[in-house]
Amino acid sequence: MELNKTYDPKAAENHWYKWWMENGFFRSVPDGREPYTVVIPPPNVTGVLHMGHMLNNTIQDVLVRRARMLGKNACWVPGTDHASIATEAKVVALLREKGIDKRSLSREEFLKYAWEWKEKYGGIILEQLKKLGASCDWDRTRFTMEEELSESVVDVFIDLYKKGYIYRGTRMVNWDVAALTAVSDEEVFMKEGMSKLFYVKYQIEGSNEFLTIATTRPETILGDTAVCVHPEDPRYAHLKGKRVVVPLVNRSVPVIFDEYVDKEFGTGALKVTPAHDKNDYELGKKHKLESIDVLNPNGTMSNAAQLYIGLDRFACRKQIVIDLEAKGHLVKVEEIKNNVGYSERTNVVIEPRLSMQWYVAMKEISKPALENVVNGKVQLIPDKFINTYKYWMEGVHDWCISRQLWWGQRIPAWYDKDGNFVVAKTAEEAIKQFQTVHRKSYIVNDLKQDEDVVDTWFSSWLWPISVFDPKVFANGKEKANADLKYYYPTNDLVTAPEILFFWVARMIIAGYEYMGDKPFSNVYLTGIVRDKQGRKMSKSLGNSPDPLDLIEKYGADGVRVGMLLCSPAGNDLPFDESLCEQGRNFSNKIWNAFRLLSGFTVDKNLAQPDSAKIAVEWFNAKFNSALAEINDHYTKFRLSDALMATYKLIWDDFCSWYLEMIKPDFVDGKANPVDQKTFDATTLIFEKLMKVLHPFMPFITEELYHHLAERKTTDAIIVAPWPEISKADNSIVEKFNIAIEVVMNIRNIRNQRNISPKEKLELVVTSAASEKMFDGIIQKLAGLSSVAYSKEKPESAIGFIIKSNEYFVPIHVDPEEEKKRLAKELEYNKGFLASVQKKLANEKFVANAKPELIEMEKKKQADAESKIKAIEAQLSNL
RNA sequence: GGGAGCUUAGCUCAGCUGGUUCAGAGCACCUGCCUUACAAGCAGGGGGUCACAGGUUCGAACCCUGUAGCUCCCACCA
Repeated sequence: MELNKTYDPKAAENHWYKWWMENGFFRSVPDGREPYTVVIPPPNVTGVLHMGHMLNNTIQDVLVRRARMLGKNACWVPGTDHASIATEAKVVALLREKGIDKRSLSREEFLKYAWEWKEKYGGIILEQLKKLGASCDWDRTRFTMEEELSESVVDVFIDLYKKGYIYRGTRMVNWDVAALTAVSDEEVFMKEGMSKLFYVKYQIEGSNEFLTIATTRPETILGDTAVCVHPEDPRYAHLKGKRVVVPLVNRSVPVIFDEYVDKEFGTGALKVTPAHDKNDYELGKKHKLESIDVLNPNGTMSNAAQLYIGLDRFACRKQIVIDLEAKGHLVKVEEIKNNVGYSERTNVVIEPRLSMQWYVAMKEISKPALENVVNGKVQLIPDKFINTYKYWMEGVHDWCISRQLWWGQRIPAWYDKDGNFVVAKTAEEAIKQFQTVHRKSYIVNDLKQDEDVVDTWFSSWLWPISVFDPKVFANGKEKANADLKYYYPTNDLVTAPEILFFWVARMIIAGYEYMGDKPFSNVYLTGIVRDKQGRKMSKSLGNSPDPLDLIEKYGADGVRVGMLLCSPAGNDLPFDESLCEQGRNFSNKIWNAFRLLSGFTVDKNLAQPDSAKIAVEWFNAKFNSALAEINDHYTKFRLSDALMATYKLIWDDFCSWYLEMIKPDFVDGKANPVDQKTFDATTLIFEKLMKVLHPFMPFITEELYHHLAERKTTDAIIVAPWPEISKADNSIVEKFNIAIEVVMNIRNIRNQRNISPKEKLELVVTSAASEKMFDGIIQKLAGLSSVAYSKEKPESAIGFIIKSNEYFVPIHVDPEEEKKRLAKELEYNKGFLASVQKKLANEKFVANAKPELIEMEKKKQADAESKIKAIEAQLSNL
């Protein structure tokens, strides 16, 4: 078999992914085994894979693959989210490109276009996940707007309405003037920026006096219905009972007094526009003010404004300032720093707007979700997020769930001609309800369904339940199907901290409400992928590499390793392509280790040399301790540490040490054969290493697993059992360290003396070494021609003493240098000894410390003493 | 404005119950090697006042207080 020097990942990726699928390794059905379940955070159906998905799904795949190898029934449910606002915006934009205006279409026509778009592009992101190696059970793929899931949304709406959690109310909402819909508080992001603060004077009615207010939004002056000052502000005490005239529209409005006003800000006088500001709205309610809505839903000035009708709010702002100035109302303009809310979806400035919306009352329903995170039943990883979570849940506000869109689940509320409404699944059902309540007959045409759809998160909060059994919300949890019973609660959820409240908290709420149980046990919160300069990767900055390009360049395995190398849970990930390079290099290293192994010729008659026997023993012990460490990292979700431990086990311990030890010598340009025992042991080790590596690098490990032996189709590394920690004698590792130290010392001498690795040296050992068994290995690794034993140190040799053994290499090294080195070492050891002695002499320490600790300290003391003696002896020899 | 967290090597981060297995890892860097698995490699090396100042302790990267800087979350004074 001819193998290239460099590993080419492409062939393996294409072949094995298909092979895994064909053989059903990703599929999962309930059985007697322990389930391990993960539901994917459904990506936006119209989205394309970005680095965030990449990180997220790599982590999930690592967890799922390891669980599968641990013998669990691993089930990873994929799917997509209909993402109402984002998708609708995309479809609207697309239609506009075609010259079609959304407003010219009926709801049905629009939805037809939207579904077309979904069918055409909706699958892309899932196809991209396959390139990454994601081992999802694709037969279970779900979409939040598919029929069954939409029905479950409606069921839940009706149920919550019946329970009194859902209500309809007029509130100040965040209005997106581009999408023409309300958005939730969580969908508004605040941007700090410089704004102009305009000082405008209002004439006091019946006087020539003026009252100056300050505002950043002068266009809302047209909707002013009061001016408010602080009751204890001496400057305005005389205005009690007075009225002022709103400029331009010349409306007379009262001066009101409220402690809400900050005397220090601006002039201490606040204009009140109840229709366009949350706080003003509250003021308006309190003081029973009129509310004048001067804006149309699309952000242009409304008829109620009287002036500038139809003009965009920002254009109006410019114009009104000019006009105010012309009329002498503008006092001055200041630049101030303030925060302005923007829509996360459409990036336009959010307009507070009074409107009738549907809400979920959150206070009661969210109680178990708070409690069970605080008590640790649902664990957040890292747990630093608990505080934020707690804070948010304690102050949770009602959730505005209606959206003025078409793409989504339509609200199951029905109105009659008088504006009465009922909540019902179908029109027929609605009619029945109306007839019972109003005691008259209705026909379908009398009723109109609510035009709005529900917030996307109102469907995705059901995700961990609905992907298994969408009917359970109607049937009740007692009648849950087999899948749901088996897979719920799921185990781990991997997602970004940004959607902790949007989604995670709400899933926990829904979980307790409908299943009486948590939706998942652990929430692994990933960091944000940033570029080298620490900027968030985003499309608009253009600083995000295309993950598929990276896979093309470094292989899926390489990119996976690159992503995981630097991403402890919850930490931002400063992404750098060179990390993928490191991942690719690692693939290549493994590939070449395999090439070495595959090139061995085996001689069955050959006895196993002692050095190889020891090497195998040593590596197995090393493997055991490394595996224990790796397992521990996994249970604590420290994936980058688990990867690093695996990486070092393979690269350092296996390749750099073990393989060098057992590698056959060359004689006359031909490699010596290896004995069967060593070959078999090495093959077995290689196989174990591939297993431990598989969750991180699925493709190359599967590829090599099949190179190592002929396998049946059922024998795949993806389902191979995770290695066990065997009981082995670990004392060899410690003894071996002596040999390693000797080798390093000799290498050092070579380096210092500029002796080529090719030049063979002689080693003379001057004591009856109990670790004689390492001689063969030392000889090999340090490039020695022989190891001899002698009672006397040869004249020409400088030596080093390690533990009880003395090894001398007959090389001349400057004795002065050596003296210095030894002196330093001596000093260090003496310092160490002193500190140990001091500790043991300390009464408090002896009194308080555990007996084991004192034993340990005593052992340290003895070790240090003998080491000092040895160094002193060596020094006197020089 | 309120809250949480962070500050350890050039970079990204580990560091558990306070104790010379604690000052670490990976990458980057420097030196020498195209040696027969691998230059996508091998061997070796340098590099830190653990943010700063106090305190507690026999002993502090670790505990306490203060200061500075950074990050995130919540609120939104127009």
